[in-house]
Amino acid sequence: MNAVTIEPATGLLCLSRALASELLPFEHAAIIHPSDTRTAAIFRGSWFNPDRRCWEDNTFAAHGGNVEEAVARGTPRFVTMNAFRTRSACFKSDWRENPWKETQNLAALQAVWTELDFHDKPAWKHLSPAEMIFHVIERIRSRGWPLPTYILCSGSGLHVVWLHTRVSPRKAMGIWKALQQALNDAFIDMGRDKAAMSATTNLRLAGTKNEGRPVSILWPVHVDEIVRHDFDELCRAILPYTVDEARAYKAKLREQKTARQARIAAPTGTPRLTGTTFYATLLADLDKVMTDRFPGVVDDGHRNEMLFIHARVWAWLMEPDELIARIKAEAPRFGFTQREALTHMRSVINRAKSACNVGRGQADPRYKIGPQRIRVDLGITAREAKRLDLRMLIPPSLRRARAAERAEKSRRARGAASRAEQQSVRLEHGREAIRLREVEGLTRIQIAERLGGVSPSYVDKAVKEAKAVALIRPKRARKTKEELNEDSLEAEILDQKRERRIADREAEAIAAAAMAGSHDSSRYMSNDAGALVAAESPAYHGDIHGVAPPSSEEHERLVSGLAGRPFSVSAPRQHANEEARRRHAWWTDHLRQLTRSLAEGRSASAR
DNA sequence: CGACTTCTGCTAAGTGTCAA
DNA sequence: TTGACACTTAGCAGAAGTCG
Repeated sequence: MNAVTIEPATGLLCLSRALASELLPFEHAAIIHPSDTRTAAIFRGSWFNPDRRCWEDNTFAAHGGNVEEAVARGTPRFVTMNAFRTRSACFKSDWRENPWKETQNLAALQAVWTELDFHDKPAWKHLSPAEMIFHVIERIRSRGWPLPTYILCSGSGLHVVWLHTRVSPRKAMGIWKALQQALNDAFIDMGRDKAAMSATTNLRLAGTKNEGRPVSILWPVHVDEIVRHDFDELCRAILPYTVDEARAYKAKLREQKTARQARIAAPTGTPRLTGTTFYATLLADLDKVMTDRFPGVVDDGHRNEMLFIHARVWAWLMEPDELIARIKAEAPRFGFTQREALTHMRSVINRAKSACNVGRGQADPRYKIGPQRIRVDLGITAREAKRLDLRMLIPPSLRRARAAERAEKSRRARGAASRAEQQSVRLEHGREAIRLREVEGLTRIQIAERLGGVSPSYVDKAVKEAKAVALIRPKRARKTKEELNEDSLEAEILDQKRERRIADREAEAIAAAAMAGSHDSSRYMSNDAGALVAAESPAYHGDIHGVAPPSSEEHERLVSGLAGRPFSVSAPRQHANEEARRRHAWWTDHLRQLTRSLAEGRSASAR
C-alpha cells in the first residue's frame, strides 16, 4: 500500500496509516506540493553523464499532479518548499527542463521551516537526531506554537517544517518572511541555518541518502498524522505582533516623518541647512587650517594635497566654469601656475562637467569628500581644531562634547536644574540636618519639616552624604590668595586648582557613600542585557527591566555565555507599567527556558 | 526610632538622527 | 555645521518595607 495516494474522485491527497519514516521521495514531494496544484515544484538531483563520465547537477520541475512521474524520471534529492510559476529561466526553453528558481518567479508560499545543524553546538551536539526532536518539540510547546507538520532527519541535522495553506507572495511575502524569521530566531542556539531561510530554498527529500546516511521523517510516526496549518492561524500563534499592529506602527512612523518635514519647512530662527551650507562650512574650516599652517604660499610638499581637497569641495559649490576660474585664481596661493593647477585638477574638473549631464537615479560622478576624511588626511588634532575654533573638521570626541554642550544649553534654557546644583543643595541640607540633630536634638521627621517639608528619605540620604564628605581630612593649609598676591596669576591658578580638588574629593566621597550600601539595581539594561547577564554573573538574581528582546546575534552571545554555567532567574515582580511588565515577563520566561534546556543538555551529557 | 534597602516613576545626561 | 527630537542610560526622590 502506498503511504500517499490520490483520491480519484476529488484529486486530493490521502494519507495512510503507514510509517512516516518509510516515505518515498515522490510521496514526500506530493505532501509538500499537492496534486491539485498547477504551480511548479522544482527538484534538484545529480545524474551520471556517460558522455562526460561525471556526475552533473540536474534541475527540473513538475506540476503537483506529475510529481511521481517526474521523481521517477529524474531521481532528485532536493525539492523546493514553495511553488513556482511555470516559466523558464531561458527564453524559448521548457520550464520543466529549465525552471526559473528565483524569488520573482514564486507562485505560492506554502511552508515555513527551520534547518537545524545542531552537531556543532556544544549544548546539543551529543544528542542523536531522535533525542533532539524531543527538545525541539518541547521548545515549540513551551512557546505555545502549533506543532510542526513534520520533522525530517537530513542525515546530519533536522528540518522542522510547518506546511501551511497556500498564499500569494505578492500579498503575503512580508508576513511570510516575518514568520520564517520568528520561527528561526527561536532555534538560534540549536544551530538554525541562516542560509536555508530564503523562500526559494530546497530541502532534502525523504527516502534519499545524504553521504550514505538515510534521509527520513522522524516525526510524526504515522503519515496520517501529518497536518497542513492555516497560514493566518500560524501567524496569529507565532508572530509577536498582529498584521494590524504592524500596519499601525508603520503608519505612526509615516506620521512622524510628515510632522518632521512640516517642522523643517516652517520658518525658524536657525538657518536652513542644505548641501551648500554643508560644503560652505567645510570650506571655511579648511581655509582656517590652511591660513594657520601656510600663512604665505603652500609649501611644495603639501600644495597638491591642499589644492586637491579644495577643488573637490569647490566642485560641490559651483558650476564647472566657476570651478575652472576659481582654480586659476587660487593657483598662486597654492604655489602653482594656472596651467599647472588646471592640469593637476583635470579629473576634478572632468567629473564636475559630467555631473551636469547626470540623469535621475544615476550616481553623481563628483568626488565624495567628507569632513572626517579631510581631517584624517590633514592630521588635524583635537587641540588644533579647538584652537582654530573649527566647526566640522573636528574629531569625534570634540563633536560629542559639542553636542552635549548644546543639549545642556537647551535644557538650561528650558529651566532644568543641573545634577551638580541638586547635589550641592543636598550637601548643605545634610550638614544642617546633622547640626539640627546634634545641637537641637530633633528627630529625622522634625528635621524633614524644618528643611522645608522634604521627605525623611531625603534627610537620610543628605546626612549620609554630608557625613562622608565630613570624613575627608583637610590637607595642609596652603597660602591663601591674599597671602600670595591677590592679583597674581599664580594665586588664581592655585585657587582654581584647590577648588577643583575639593569638589573632586567631595564627589568621590559621595559616590563612595552611595556604593557602601547596596546600590541601585541596574534596571534599564542596554540591548546587551543578554551578554551582560552572561558575562557578569554565574547566578544572576537581579531584576531585568525595560529590555527589548535580543537580536539574533545577542541571543547567540547569551547562549554561548551561559552554556555550562549555573544560572537562575529572579521571580517576576510587580510592574505598574504594562510595557515593563510585558518585557519583564518575556525575559523571565525566556531565561527560564534557557536554563531548563541548558540543564537538560548537561544532565544528558552526564549520562 | 533611625538606618538602611527595595521598588518604581520621573527626569537630567548623553547619543543618534534628520534636514538637504 | 545647528537645533529639534527620539531614545537610552543613569541618577534622584518618595513610599514602603526590614532590621536591630
